[in-house]
Amino acid sequence: MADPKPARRRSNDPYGLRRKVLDAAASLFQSRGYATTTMQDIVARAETTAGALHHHFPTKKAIGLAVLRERVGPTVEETWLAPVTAARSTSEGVGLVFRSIQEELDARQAVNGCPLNNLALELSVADPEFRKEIQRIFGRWREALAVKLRSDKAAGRVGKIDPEAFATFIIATYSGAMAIAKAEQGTAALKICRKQILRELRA
Amino acid sequence: MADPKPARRRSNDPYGLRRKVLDAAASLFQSRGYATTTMQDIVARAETTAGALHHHFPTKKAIGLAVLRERVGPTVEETWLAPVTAARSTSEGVGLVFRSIQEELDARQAVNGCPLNNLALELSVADPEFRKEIQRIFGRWREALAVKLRSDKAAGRVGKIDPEAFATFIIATYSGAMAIAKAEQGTAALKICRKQILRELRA
Amino acid sequence: MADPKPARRRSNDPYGLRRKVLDAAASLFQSRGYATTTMQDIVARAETTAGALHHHFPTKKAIGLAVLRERVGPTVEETWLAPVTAARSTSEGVGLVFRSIQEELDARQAVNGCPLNNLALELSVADPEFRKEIQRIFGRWREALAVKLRSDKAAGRVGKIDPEAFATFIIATYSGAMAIAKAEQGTAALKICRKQILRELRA
Amino acid sequence: MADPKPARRRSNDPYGLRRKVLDAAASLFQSRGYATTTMQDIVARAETTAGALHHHFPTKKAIGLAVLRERVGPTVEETWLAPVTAARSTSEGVGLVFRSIQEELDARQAVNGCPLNNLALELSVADPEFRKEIQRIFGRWREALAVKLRSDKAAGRVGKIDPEAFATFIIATYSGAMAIAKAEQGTAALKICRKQILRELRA
DNA sequence: ACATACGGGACAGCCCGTTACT
DNA sequence: AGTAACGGGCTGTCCCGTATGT
Repeated sequence: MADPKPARRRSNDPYGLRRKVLDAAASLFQSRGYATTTMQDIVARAETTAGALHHHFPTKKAIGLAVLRERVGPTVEETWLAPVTAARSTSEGVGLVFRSIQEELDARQAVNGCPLNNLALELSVADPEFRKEIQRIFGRWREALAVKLRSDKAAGRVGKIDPEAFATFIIATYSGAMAIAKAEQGTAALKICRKQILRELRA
Repeated sequence: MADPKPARRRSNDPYGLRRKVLDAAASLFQSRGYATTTMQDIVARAETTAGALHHHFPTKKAIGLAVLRERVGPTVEETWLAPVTAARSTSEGVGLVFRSIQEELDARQAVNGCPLNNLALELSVADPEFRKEIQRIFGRWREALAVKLRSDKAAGRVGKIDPEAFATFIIATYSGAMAIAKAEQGTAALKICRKQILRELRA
Repeated sequence: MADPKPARRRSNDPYGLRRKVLDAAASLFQSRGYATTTMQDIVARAETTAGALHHHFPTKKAIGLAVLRERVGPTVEETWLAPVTAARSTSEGVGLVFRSIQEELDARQAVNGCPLNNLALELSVADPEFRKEIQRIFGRWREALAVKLRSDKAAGRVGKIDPEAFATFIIATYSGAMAIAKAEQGTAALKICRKQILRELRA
Repeated sequence: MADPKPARRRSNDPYGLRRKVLDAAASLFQSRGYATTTMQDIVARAETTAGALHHHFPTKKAIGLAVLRERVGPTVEETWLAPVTAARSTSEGVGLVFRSIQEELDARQAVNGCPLNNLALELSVADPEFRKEIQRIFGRWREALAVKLRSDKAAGRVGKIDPEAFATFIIATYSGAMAIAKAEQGTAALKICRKQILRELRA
C-alpha cells in the first residue's frame, strides 16, 4: 500500500491520444531535440503508456515523421505562408511575420529557435526519409514566397529580382536569424534581419 | 571474445592522443551530431581506449567544450575571419569565403553544414556552458566582420550601414544558407545568398 | 498511422477463422518454434485481428494446446499411423512412411523437422499440460506400431521381438533422424535409418 | 535506507566471469531453451551485471555460439567421444555411454534431454551460424564413431556394415531416445534403444 | 463475431563513467 | 600514460492480454 497504484483508466480516444502524442513530441523535439528526447519523455508528457503509444507509432522515427508532416509543416504554413499569402505585398507579409515571431519569442523565457530548422539540422543528413519530408516543407515555403514575389514583380512593387532566388534568400536569412536568436537567447538578430530584408525589397 | 585479444600496444604520446581524440570527436559531431555520437564511436575513430580517453577528458561534455574551443572556434577563424581580415574589402572577403566553402562542399559527397551552427542548434539551449562558448565564437565572428565593415565605411567603400548589424546579417544569411544546403544536400542556396549579400554591399 | 485505416471487413465465419488461426500457428510453430512465434505473427498469417483471435483462444498456450490436439496429433496419425495400419506388414508400412516423408522434404527448400519432436523438445519440460498432450500423441504412435508388430509376430513375419520396445525404438530412430535432418538440412540420415530399421525387421 | 544497496565489489577476474557466464547460460539454455532464457536470467545466475556481461559478449547470439563451442561441444566430447574412443569396441563404448547417461538422468529430478539436440532443434533452422556450429559437433561425433566402427570391422568384431552410416544411425537413435526421455520424463526409451543397438552391433 | 485501442511489463542492447591493473 | 574489466542505469522496441466499441 506504499504506492497507491495509479489505477489508470482507459480513454478509448484514438484521435485524442494521437494528437496528444504528437503535441508532446513536437514540443519536446523543439525544446530538447529529437535524439535527446526519449520515448519515456513523450509517454510522460502525453500522459499515456508505452503500450498505447506503440499502437499508434511503432517506432520513434514514425513519430518524428508524423511530427514533421502534421505539426512542423502546418506550423510553417500557419505562421509563415498564410500571413504572407494574405498580405498585400511580400514586403508587408514578411515584415509582419518577422515582427509577430519576434514578439512571441520576447514573451517567452527560452528561445528555442525554428522547429523546422532544428529538426532539419539534426535529422536531414542522418535519414533520407526525414530529409525528404524536410525538403518538401522547405519547398512549399520557397514556392509560396516566390509566388508572392512574382505578383509583386508583375505589379511593379519590386525591382528586377529572381523570385525563386530571393525566396531562398529570405528563408536563409530568417533561418540564420533564428539560429542566432537561439544561441544568443534574444531576438536582436531577428530585428536586424527583418530591417535588412525589407530594405532590399524596397530597393 | 573467444579470439585472443588484439594485443594493443601503448603509444605514450599524450599530446598526439589528445589531438586524435579532438579530431575524431569534431569530425563525428559534425557528421552525426553531439548526442548521437557515442564515446565508443570517438574511441574507435581515435583508435584508442575508453580508459585513455578518460585520462584526457573526464566527461563527454568536456570533449564537447574542447571541440568548440580548440576545433570549431579555430575553424571559423581560419575559414572566415582570416580571409575576410586579409581581404581588401568586406565584399571581396565575404565573396571569397562563400565561394571557397561552396567549392569545398561541391567536392564532397555529403553536405554536413556549418560546424558551429550544428552544435549551436543542438547544444546552446540545453547547457549554459556550451552556450557561452558558442556565443563567444559568434561574437568574435561578428566583431571581425564589423571591424572590416567599419574600415570599408571609413574608406567610402560602402554606403551608410550599421557595421554591427550588417555583420549579424551576413552571419545569419550564411548560417541559414548552410542550413538549407544541409537539408537540400546542395550548394544552390549558398550561391544565391552570396550574390545577394554582395549586391547589398555594393548598394 | 497517418494513412487512412485499411478498412477491414468482417468475415463472420467462426469455424473458418478458427481453422485459419490453427493453420497459421501450426505452420509458424513448426518453422520458428513456439516461443519465437508471436501472437502478432499468428494474427498476420491468419489475416485476422488480435481481438478476433482472442475470441477463439484466450491465451497463447491455448493455441499451443489446440495445435497439438488438432494439428500435430492428426498429422502424426495421417502421415504415420494410417499408412502403417493399412500396410500389410510393419516393414512395408514403416518403409513407405520413411520414403514418403523423405521425398516430401527433398521437394522443399527448408527442412523443419518433425512437428511433434520440435514442440516436444521445446515445451514438454516447461509445462505439464503440454507434456501430457505430447505424451498422449507419443503413446498413440507407439501403440499403433506395437499393434502392427504384434500381428506381424503372430503371422511369423518377424522374429521374437518385444513389440512395445521395438515400437519405441522405431519412433526414437525416426525422431533422431529427423533431428539430424533438420540440423544438416538434408535427408541422408533419414535414408540411413530407414535401411537400418528395415534390416532389423527382417532379421 | 529501505534497501541496503548491494554495494557490489569488483572482481576483476575476466576469465572467471566469462566461465561463470557460460556455465550459467549453458545450464539455462539446457533447462529452459535459448529463446526462453533472458539476458537477465543469465546475469542473475552468473552473479554479475548486464554491463559486465556486455563487455564479454555483445549479444545473446554471441553467448549462444560460445556455449555451443565451449560447453556443448566439449560435453559431447567428454560424455560420448572419449569413452567410446577409449573402449575396446564400439559395442562396449556405446553400451557404457548409454548406461552412464541413463543412470545420471535417473538420479536427477528432471530430464532435460541432450544439450546438443535441444539447441539443434531450436536454433539450426533460424540461424546459419548456429547451424554451422551444430553441424560441426554432429560431424565430430559421427566421425569418432565411424573410426571406432572401422577398427571393429578390421578386427572382425562386427559384420559387414557401413561405418559412416551406422555411426549416423547410432546418433539418431540416441538423439531420438533422449527426445522421448525428455517428453516422458523417464529413461525407458534409453534402455530400449541401448539394447537394440547392442543387438545389432553383435549381429 | 469481430475490430480497434490500450495497459503493464519486460526484452535485448548499449551508453557513460569508474575502478583496478600494468 | 595507458589498458581492460566492470557497474548501474536507461533506451527503443515489442509482447501478451484485456477492455472497449461495432
